[in-house]
Amino acid sequence: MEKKVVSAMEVARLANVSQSTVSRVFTPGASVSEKTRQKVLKVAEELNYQPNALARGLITKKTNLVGLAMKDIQNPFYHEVLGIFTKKLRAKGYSVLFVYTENEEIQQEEINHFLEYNVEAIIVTDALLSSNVVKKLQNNNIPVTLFNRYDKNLQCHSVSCDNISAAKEIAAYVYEKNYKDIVFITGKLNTSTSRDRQKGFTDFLTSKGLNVTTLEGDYTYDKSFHLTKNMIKNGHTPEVIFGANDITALGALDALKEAGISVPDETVVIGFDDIKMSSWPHYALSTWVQPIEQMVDETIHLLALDSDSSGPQTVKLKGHFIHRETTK
Amino acid sequence: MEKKVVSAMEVARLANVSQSTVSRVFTPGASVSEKTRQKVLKVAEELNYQPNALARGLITKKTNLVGLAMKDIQNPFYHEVLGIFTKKLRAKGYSVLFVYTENEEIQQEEINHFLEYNVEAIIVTDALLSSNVVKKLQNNNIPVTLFNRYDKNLQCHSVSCDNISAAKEIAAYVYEKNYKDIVFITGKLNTSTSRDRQKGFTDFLTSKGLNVTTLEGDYTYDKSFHLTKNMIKNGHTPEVIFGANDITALGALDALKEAGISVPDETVVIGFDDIKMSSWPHYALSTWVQPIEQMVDETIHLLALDSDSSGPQTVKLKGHFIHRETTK
DNA sequence: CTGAAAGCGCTTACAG
DNA sequence: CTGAAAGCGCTTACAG
Repeated sequence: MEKKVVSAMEVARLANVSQSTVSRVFTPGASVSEKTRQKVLKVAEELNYQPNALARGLITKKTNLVGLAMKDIQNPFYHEVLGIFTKKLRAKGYSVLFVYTENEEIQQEEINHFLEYNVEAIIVTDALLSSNVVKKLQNNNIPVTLFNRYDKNLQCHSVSCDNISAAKEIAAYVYEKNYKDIVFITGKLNTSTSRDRQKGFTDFLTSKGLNVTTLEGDYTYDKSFHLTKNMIKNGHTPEVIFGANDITALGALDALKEAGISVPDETVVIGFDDIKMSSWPHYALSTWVQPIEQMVDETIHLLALDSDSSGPQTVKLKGHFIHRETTK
Repeated sequence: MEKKVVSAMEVARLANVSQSTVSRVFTPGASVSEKTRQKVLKVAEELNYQPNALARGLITKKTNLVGLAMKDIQNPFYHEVLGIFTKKLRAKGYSVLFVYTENEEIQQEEINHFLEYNVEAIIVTDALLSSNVVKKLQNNNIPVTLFNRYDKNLQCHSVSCDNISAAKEIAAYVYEKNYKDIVFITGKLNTSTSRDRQKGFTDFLTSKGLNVTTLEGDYTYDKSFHLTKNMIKNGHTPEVIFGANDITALGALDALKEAGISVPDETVVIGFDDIKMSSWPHYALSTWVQPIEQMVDETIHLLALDSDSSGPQTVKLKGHFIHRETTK
């Protein structure tokens, strides 16, 4: 059983036109008479003809392929992101070449597939990139956008929530409510998201003369759960726990509940992301809503814009606080 | 800024060999003297040369591309599946072209991208395929595997857990514990997974003279939550709730807890999938563990085997019951 | 072991 | 509006 792929040549033969004409019918904007077009389309339909994207990409240098690399398969936030990206990219005629990495830093060899297929752009949502890799991509003139993080040392675009000001706004709420015993649970320390949320939150509160106890988490539920459990066992039940992301806040929330502490009466809990689960009745987590759709739009926009090569751009979007049942 | 892609020709020039030789160096198994190989590799390295997968695919008809189509972005189970697939496929030299669909049934146009890029195989994890689409794929000789579902009317491979026997085993446990008031919450009715789990569970229990109350869910947390909540409100608190998947069971579990019903003392809750969240301390859900890794391995195996075209195969794997804290 | 040449399935000037 | 021809970057018989 050979793979029988119909080529434009065969369509041309049956439609009594040249192969060039068939090609034109499938090239938006090319000039073909309506009559010819219909004739070709009819034959193509019968033969189930489909232009070969590889051949097309080879000659046009436009592959309509975008590489998407993602790390944290655990955090539901990124699944939503993936879904939205593929949907919106497809709407623009792009297909996504997906890479999932377990490494903290995306490796050269993982990016190689992207290069081999001449992807037109690369989106990195949750992993780190070494500057070597970025440099290589730049040599190949492939625009890279970091999604939901940034790295000053890297020459690439970046789209994220304005984590500092968001965290400040959350801090302002905490301050206004007159809470004194405040805990922040970090995410992975090497992520800009965790650092910025910590900074925005702590700086504001410190400037008001308040002290923030920081616990080092790692963006997992388990870590946060145990951190909180231990804290309570050691006799410390804070008035506020702000988690660097929702998963973190959820871990804290469950630890609190397990210890019989009433939320939000004794302790208020706040997250960041607004993943689907946070709106589940059991959790009803108050959190910062990241404007995912907008972030995705911006990313795609940036990637297309690259032609005017105005240098790496950093876009920060706002989002908003949503109060559910873990705050008052 | 032009995209400067180094071609084998340039490498050949600098290495003083023919372009064919450069090609051979990058073709596993081709005969090149070690000396030549080194020389070429050195130049290639300097120039950052990378064979163009499009050109290669065009001529060899081997694209090393696999299409993966997925629907339910909500169920964490499929994210794990996605992660494992990309990892294992990559290990075999394949890249994955990802499509996320919101349609109940995958549409022709969504599959078209797969065809245009000549993917070597297609994996469908959570969506339906019309027989038209499958037929078209068969015409193009592209093997399709349904992951975690099957469809008798479709001529394609399928890999899933043996849902019937798994559900039977769960039923046997329920029977053995002497529970009488038993509820099953379905998933989407048009999925084989939900139907089979229902069948295995109900048939066994019925054969023992027991009655199973069936509630129609849709594989979402919300639906299951409200279904359970209403049931309780209407005065019915069963001894057992078996959800067609974990998300379903989790929704029921939270509704139970919210109503102050003690789990597992008053009601036992069982799920199916063993998603990460089910092991979270708050839930500690007893559930059926799907052997994901094995299922993925089988799928990849099937896809490669297709050459011997022994017709569509249906593989069913076992998995096992894990008792956590929602059963006794 | 190596090179010259044909060809994969397209697009796109170039003529007409 | 349409066709003949060149060429994208590879692989692979075919000779030597």
